[in-house]
Amino acid sequence: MNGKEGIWAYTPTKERIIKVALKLFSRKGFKGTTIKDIAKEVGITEGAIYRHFASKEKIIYFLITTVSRELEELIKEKVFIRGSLKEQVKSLIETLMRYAFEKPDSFRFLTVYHILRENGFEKRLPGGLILENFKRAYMRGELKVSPEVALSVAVGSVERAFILWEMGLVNLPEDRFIEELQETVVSALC
Amino acid sequence: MNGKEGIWAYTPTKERIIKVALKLFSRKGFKGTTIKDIAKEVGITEGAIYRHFASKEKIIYFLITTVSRELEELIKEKVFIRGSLKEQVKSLIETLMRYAFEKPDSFRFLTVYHILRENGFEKRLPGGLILENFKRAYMRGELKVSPEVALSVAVGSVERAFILWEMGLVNLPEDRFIEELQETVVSALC
Amino acid sequence: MNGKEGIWAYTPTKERIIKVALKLFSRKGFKGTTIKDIAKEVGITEGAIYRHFASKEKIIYFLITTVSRELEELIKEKVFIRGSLKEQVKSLIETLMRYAFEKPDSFRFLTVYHILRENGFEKRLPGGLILENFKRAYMRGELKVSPEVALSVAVGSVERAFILWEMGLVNLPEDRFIEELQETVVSALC
Amino acid sequence: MNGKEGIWAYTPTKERIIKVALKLFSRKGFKGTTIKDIAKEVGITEGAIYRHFASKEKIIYFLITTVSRELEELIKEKVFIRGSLKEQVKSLIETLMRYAFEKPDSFRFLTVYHILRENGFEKRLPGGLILENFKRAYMRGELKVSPEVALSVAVGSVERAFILWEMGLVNLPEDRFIEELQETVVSALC
DNA sequence: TATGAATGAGCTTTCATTCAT
DNA sequence: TATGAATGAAAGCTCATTCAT
Repeated sequence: MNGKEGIWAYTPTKERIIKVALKLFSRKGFKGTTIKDIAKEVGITEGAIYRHFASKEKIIYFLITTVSRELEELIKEKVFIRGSLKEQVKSLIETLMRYAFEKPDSFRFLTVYHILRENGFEKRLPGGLILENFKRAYMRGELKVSPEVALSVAVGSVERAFILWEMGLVNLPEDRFIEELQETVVSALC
Repeated sequence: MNGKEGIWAYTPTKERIIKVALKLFSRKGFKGTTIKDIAKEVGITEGAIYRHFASKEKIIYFLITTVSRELEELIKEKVFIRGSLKEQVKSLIETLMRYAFEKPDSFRFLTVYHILRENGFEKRLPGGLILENFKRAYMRGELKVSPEVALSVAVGSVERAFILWEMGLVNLPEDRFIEELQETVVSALC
Repeated sequence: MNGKEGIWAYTPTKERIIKVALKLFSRKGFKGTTIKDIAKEVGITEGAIYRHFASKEKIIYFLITTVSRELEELIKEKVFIRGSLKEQVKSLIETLMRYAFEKPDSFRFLTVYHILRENGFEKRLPGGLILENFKRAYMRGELKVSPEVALSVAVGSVERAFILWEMGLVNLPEDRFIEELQETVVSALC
Repeated sequence: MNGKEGIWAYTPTKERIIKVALKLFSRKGFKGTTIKDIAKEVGITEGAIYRHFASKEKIIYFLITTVSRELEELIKEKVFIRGSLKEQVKSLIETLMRYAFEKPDSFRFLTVYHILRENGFEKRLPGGLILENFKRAYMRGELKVSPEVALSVAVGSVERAFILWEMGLVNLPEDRFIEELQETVVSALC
């Protein structure tokens, strides 16, 4: 084994570029982040970036693909596996919130959909998957509201909650914040 | 009097610049929009922009101030005037949604908080006002959940709802969509 | 009249860019000439170039089109109008040589077909026209040799003659050089 | 002895670099060809090139020296050895044309004098040798035209003939094309 | 008010070259 | 000999801004 397998086969430098780009793109946007910014924070020169990515666009494409897939897998694995809708919604809120707290750059990157919009990736957000699931639950009569409203409430609440948290406007402990959000959304949808 | 006083003393051209800038900034971001883009869509040359605004930054400052104040006034006028929390929340959802449908560029501009963040305006979003109101309701025992969660659910849901709508993913008529969202959020918070 | 008509409607600056680009491209090639080189010799900054041409490629496209058309027109007007093949060949040599001496940058630009080749314009050289003419003369039995050989001798001789001249290797007066070349080529082909 | 002596001591890899460089330089020019282009076509990495040549310039210097010497030797050996001018000219055309067909990259490289000019090698073309020879023939009264015109016709015709051939514009068989060119040039000069 | 040419700084990208392995 | 990551300078191009008209 040489430490290079599958999608994780990039070198430490490439990995660092990815992490820094994720952070900067999610905070300053695609146009607002320069290759120089990334290079400086990675500790290499601008030219060196191009040994790992053919263009700035390729970096964001890679990030969009990788990060949205990561969250999708997480949702499939943790949320859709549950039996009742109630448990699914509870798990969805928890999964999204935990993801946001653990990987704030990734979550912010996906949330700040402006970045994605700039690059024509709107529909790749995991939103599509969740919407489909809500539609099925709606057919089965388990969902109190229409799928579109359910998605808006479930996902929108988490997104705003994370922004408030990042702004330092939340006076509750992390776990309590998540719990309350879970209960609130569950009570609204199920 | 010639119809031009104070800050509202802009000429039709200035007005057109503002409208176009709002549209473009809200869609392509601050850095993603060039003075040339704006000038072209307004139908003037780049230099002419500078007859009306001293710099690109001044344009976005003007927009942030104007648009956020407009929504604030609307909320004060339509929402905070209501008696019960239930009616306030119902009115908040309706007001935000109607605003979003009537002035999508303005709403998108405020929502895509990335743009604001780029320009250090995070805290000027009307969120602050609503949060204060929720805090008071919480003190009075009218709010079932903590103010932070309430704000997240109320505002986040509307933001996501608008995005879904813009993406063409909503299969309900406008009024029905708003009504359902109202009921859902009210049932969750009050 | 405002000094702007037809294809010559470019500003003095644009005209200067064209002249300088022609000179530099013909001497140092397309890749060997930088926008900075051109800008410096024109006496403006690099950015200013782009107000007149959208890209470096657009400059060479313009030159290829303009210069090759110019020579084509000249040939149509001075050469093809003649009656006998003998007179046509005499006129061809004279026209090409005079053009080369009067507009060395243009002639060199067309001759150094490497530049054209780099840009996929091989077939736009006036060679095509002349070849067609030789083919018709060959059919009529006026041409002693095959059209391909005739073209090679006629055009190739002039091209080489010009290079020798530019290298300072020719010890004849201009007119005598042209005359001798005329006689030689005519005697070979007719 | 190991088969590696003097300037010819290059390994197979070095030989491949030379061949590829000759091909690419002759087609895309010196500036238009990158070390990466060469490396890729040779099948090695960019760094490896520098094991064989100290710089990009050294490669083209080597090529100019080697290729022009090769053609010079050929001309000395095949052309100047002949008795009469007529036979010399016939042989010159044949030698150049055969060389062009057998080693098109080499001939194109020498012909596209633009490349040489970029590198200050103008006068090293075998043209000098041939011109000297024509001058002597002129003194002896064997040459009908001045040496400069003779060189222009003899060499220019071959150069143009090769270009036409490469463009696929020649409808004669190779041998017939050469023969006709020989006869035409001989009849013009002798 | 408006134009449009120009500036100058900064951007993305390229590329010859170096160097540790 | 060869690799491949990295450098650093320079390339083409963009863009906010200025200014003469």
